[in-house]
Amino acid sequence: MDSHANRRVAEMRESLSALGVNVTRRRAKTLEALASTDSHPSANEIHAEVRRWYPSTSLATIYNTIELLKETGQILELEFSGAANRYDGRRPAAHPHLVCLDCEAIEDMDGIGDGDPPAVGVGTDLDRLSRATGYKLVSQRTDYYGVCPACQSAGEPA
Amino acid sequence: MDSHANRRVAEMRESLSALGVNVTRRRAKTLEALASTDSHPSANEIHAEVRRWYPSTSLATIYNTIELLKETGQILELEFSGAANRYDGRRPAAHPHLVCLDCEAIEDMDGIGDGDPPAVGVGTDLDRLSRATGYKLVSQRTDYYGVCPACQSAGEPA
DNA sequence: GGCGATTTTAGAACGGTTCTAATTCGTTGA
DNA sequence: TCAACGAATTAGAACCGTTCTAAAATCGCC
Repeated sequence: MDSHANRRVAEMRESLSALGVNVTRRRAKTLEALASTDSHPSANEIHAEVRRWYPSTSLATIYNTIELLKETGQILELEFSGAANRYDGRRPAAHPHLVCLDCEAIEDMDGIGDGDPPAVGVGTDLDRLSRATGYKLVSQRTDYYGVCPACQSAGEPA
Repeated sequence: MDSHANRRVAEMRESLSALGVNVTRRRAKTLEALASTDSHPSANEIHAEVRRWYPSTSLATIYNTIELLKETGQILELEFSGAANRYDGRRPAAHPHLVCLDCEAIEDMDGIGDGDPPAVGVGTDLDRLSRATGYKLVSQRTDYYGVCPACQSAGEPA
């Protein structure tokens, strides 16, 4: 685990404790799985990872922990209707994502594109837009859909 | 139907014909239902509307027509995992939406907020970001989540 | 009107998520 | 060490929106 992952695990642990729940071993592994990858895993993928250590772990436990993390704003959930939801535990604040329509890879897009494209998620932006729209805005989502470089290469004629 | 709705129905009709499929009466009613509301209806809501005219219409027919419209880029689909997908047939190009977390209302956000917030969807932006990211980007999504003015009033203490 | 192709229907199947009831685990205090 | 209580976990059922399937109805064309 890199240092950012360690920091995130600590933050998530604290937030769970603040909720008054125990950070059990399964939950701890779930936090680690979330903090130590940039792949934006699905609940199933997290489940598979936690099972490597605690093979009897059920999928319900993963969803349970995810729910607790959502309550404390410690995880970002990217919803899809035709495919499993994906989770970002490394950067819980809203930020733009690149989604590959072929292989379903998801990566962070921040920083790319000279800062001009929507990089919202900062409180002040939501505040300003809340005033402008009359909504009490609490979160935001920006995705870009396309074909990732790897799939473009793979799709080329031989 | 306002004039924009009429124009959209004509455009959708043409795109279906270009696909080589027939614009049956059920399909025509589906297009009308999509073109004549800003409420971003779900498949179920469109189904209910079409049923007012053709009561035997099945939900599969609605999904079938939606699929055809998606193929031609004549409809915008907003995916949700915990709730039904919502559709925008009036403005098929990507544009930001406001989503009420209480009543699930969805409205267009364009124009609000002095043009600064992400109002992508224009080809050139996707082109520029494609170059910057290496992805071949084809579409985009921006949502803002919060509580709409009506729900804020309803939620206030009496 | 009849014929082949397209569309539609009803309901089953599917997949991800949530729920439920029973079991296990952890902690605390005798 | 053990009993007892609450919290966490499990396995599987339930749920719900969407997709699929096979049969029936409809459409356009001659």
